[in-house]
Amino acid sequence: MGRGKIEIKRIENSSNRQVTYSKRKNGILKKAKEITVLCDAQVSLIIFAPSGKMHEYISPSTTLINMLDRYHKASGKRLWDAKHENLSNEIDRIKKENDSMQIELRHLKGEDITSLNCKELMALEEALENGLNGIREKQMEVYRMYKRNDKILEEENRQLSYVLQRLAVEGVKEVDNGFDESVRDFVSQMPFAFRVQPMQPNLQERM
Amino acid sequence: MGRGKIEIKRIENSSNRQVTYSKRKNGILKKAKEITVLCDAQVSLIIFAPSGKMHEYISPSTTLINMLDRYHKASGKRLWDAKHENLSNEIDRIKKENDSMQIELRHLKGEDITSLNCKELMALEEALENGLNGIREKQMEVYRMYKRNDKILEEENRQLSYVLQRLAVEGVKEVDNGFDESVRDFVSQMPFAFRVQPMQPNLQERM
DNA sequence: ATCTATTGATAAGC
DNA sequence: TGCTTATCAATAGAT
Repeated sequence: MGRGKIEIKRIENSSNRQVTYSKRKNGILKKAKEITVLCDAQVSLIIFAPSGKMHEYISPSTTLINMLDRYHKASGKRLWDAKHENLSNEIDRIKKENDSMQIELRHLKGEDITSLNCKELMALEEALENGLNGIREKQMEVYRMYKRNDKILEEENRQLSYVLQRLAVEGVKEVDNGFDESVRDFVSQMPFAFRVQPMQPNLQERM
Repeated sequence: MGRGKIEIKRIENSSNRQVTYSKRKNGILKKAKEITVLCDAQVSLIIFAPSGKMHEYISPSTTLINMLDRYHKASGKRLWDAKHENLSNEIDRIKKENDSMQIELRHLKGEDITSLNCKELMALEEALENGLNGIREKQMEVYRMYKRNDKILEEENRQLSYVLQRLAVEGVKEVDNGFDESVRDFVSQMPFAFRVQPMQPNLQERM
């Protein structure tokens, strides 16, 4: 396609070769862009001139890495070293694990169970009941702990109130025994309810 | 370059697109070979059709690996490392997903719940109850289906038995009406229980 | 780079 | 897919 036909063999004249390279390089890049757009294709094109200068075209819908990845899968050629292969394998493995867990989770939440048979449903039910039992036991434990704690705190409060109440009544005369004024101030500012309770020192025995 | 000029935009007609892809793909591959020979260039060309089918050309004087090596020297882009990093990141991401699902699964099974607070426990309990409800509903559905089926089958059986029993009693005289001997044979071999039931034709109304 | 005669690529049709 | 052909596009060689 030019003023004369040319044979497809190395162009010996160096400057002609350069010129032809430049023209054809542009042509091929243009073709790559065109097929990308016209046909939804994905192209990766890398050209090195003998001079070492590089030109490239990668379809905008992808990346070179992506292309090479797909190349790897499509051709089976090992572009990546063993390490990469290992990583890929691990990804596959984990993804599978992931998928099966996802399914299990959905089943436990009562989703996607249409396909399950009777036996599987019963196994699921049992697993859920076990889980529920575990949870409720734990909740009971927490509840009992709070209750126990409550009792202890309540009792401590009563004892403190009792002591402070006595201090409020008698302590004024015993300031020298080591209680300073701040104690009296504190007692005098205590909520009324605390002060008027008829304290019974061994109350906890009845709870 | 053809019977008519075309715009460089996606060819909407799918089969035209396919044909054009095939032709232009050949064209590009040819150009790549030509520039390789004419100008001593080195070309790596990878094309993916939308169908996923791959075509490639690598100048015979080099390899894809070599090209990619030169590519990251020339472009400064670190393909290997980027690839490696991408894989590692993906592994990390998936592993995290994995871990959290694992934890969720264990929680649903009532394991490792010591660290949960009250609110979390209640949420878990609710999730489990929902799951259990879903499962039980499904089981009830299966159960009802079996039951319904049972009734129908049972009723059919009774009606069959009734008809056959009548045949056994009266049919012998009516062989000419179209019932052949095999019917009588069948009736005479029927389990005793079937034959002696006091049939009530409209039994299903009571079930 | 630019120009253009010429070859090459390919769109449309089968 | 493969072939044909009218047309458009690329480009060899010259400037």
